[in-house]
Amino acid sequence: MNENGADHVRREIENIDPSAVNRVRQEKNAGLKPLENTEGGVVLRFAPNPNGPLSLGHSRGVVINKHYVENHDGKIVLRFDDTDTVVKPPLVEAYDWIIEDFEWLTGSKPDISIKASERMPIYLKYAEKLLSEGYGYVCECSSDEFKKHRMSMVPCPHRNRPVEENLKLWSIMLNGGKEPGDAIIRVKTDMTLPNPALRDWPAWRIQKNIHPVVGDLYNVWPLLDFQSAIEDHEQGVTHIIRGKDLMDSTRKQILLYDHFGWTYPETLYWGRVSIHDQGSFSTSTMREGIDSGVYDGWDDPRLPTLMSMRKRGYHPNAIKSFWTEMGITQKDVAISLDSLNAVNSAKIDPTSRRISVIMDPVEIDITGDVPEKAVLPFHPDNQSLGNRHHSTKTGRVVIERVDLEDEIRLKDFADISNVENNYQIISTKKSDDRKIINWISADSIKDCTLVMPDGVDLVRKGCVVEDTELFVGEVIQMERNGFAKVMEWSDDSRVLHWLHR
RNA sequence: GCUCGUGUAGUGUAGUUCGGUCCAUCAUGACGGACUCUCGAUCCGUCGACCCGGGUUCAAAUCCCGGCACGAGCACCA
Repeated sequence: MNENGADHVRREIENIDPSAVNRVRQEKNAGLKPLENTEGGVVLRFAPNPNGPLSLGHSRGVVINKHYVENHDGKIVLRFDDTDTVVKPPLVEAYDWIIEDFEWLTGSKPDISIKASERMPIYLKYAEKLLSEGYGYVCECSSDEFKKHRMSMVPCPHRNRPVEENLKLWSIMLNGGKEPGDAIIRVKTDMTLPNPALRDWPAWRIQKNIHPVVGDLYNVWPLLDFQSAIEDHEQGVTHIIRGKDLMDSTRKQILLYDHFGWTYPETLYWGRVSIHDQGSFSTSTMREGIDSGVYDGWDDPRLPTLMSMRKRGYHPNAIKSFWTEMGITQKDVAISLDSLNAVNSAKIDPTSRRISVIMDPVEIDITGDVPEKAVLPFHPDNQSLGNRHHSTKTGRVVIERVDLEDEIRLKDFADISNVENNYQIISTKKSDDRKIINWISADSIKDCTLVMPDGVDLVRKGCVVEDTELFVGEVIQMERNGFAKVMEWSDDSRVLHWLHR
């Protein structure tokens, strides 16, 4: 019975259906898994804090949610979670920035766009409902005091206040009669729950800072778990896709939904993403760096904001396929920027014009039968991009100092050889397999600046470039050297920003 | 401490629900080659992985038990 185990079974199967044992090469399932439970329609949401523009990290949420909305004919809600005016105060300009970032990345505006701060009347209504139905209470413990209760599972002395007293204290809080830290609204769950994070979690706190959108209208503000839970219900959100650090948030919110008799949306999670060759930037650290002058602004090339990436020349579709290929696994991943850059290169290479840029120029004289002009294609595989025309009358060319060898080929122009300290033209046709280098006719060189990050610094390197009509905003490929974006292009100033190899 | 989650090639993934079609997919990377007037593009090839230990079974990446590693939550941040 045991002998020839798998082989035995294989033979048995072969007797029944010979084709069943043929090996079929496995294939990879392409694309994201479709959403489940979509019969009632699909409403998704992306909910950033408007304390700055969107970062590369945020873009995962935009891309994945938008992808599902398109595939399930659903709607996407852009919701500004701006209910904290103290720890992560909203930036008034960020609301528009985020909408622009969203539109740049997805090619369209969100179906619905709301600010939590403007929805306060709704949240307040539910806060009152929570209290009057006995599902919440005003807690006057300090956070340290409550922590002890949470850990020891012993209810705090405020837990059993009568509803009337809770409502009375609530109205005092609403009217500014209490100071931040004096009191908080908690959702009554169960102090003996095994997961400490879920025990009587906080829903509202007192904050009296001016809110950039609604001013000084409110003395109390809901916390994420409450505000988000209510708003998801109000918007009819069907699926939530969030980081797995918010798993306990889901569990807290389900407890609240149970109180109200609602059904919680389907929830999917993804793990953390860190970029290898890039430090971790939180929106608040970026903001500090900008305020203190370390960075030039939110679009500084050293910052991982979408603003910066757009400015540097990333194609939105590269970011899109990068995230959809990664999918929504719960694994924490550390990726290299090279992976993104590889996707971006593939997107931009077919349309990027080739331009010769020389960082460390050295001029050489060519003697012999030098043609009067040179014609080089802007793109080796895409003739529709046209040609570059340069005069070579003087017979002088500029090349990269490191390319200075006795036998070289000036790309698309001529083979030259050093004979007794004198470069002579051997042939205009490619005559052997000597090194091919990029060059510029001395008749048409222009000064140029290449801006690139170097560690934490941003350096401006002088260089020369061929005299060609480029337009600002175009991404070019510097021959043999990688991609760059044209930032300025006039007789006064020619500036390129380094993108990637 | 309590709770939750995750472990597949260098990196990122497919497959794990329902064990055999998996001597494990695809991309990127590295290496080699072809082609090309860029170190670009294109094409071909090679390399390389189921966290560990038991168990169940004819058969385990997949099921069970036990470890280990990493991450997260227990904020009056989101």
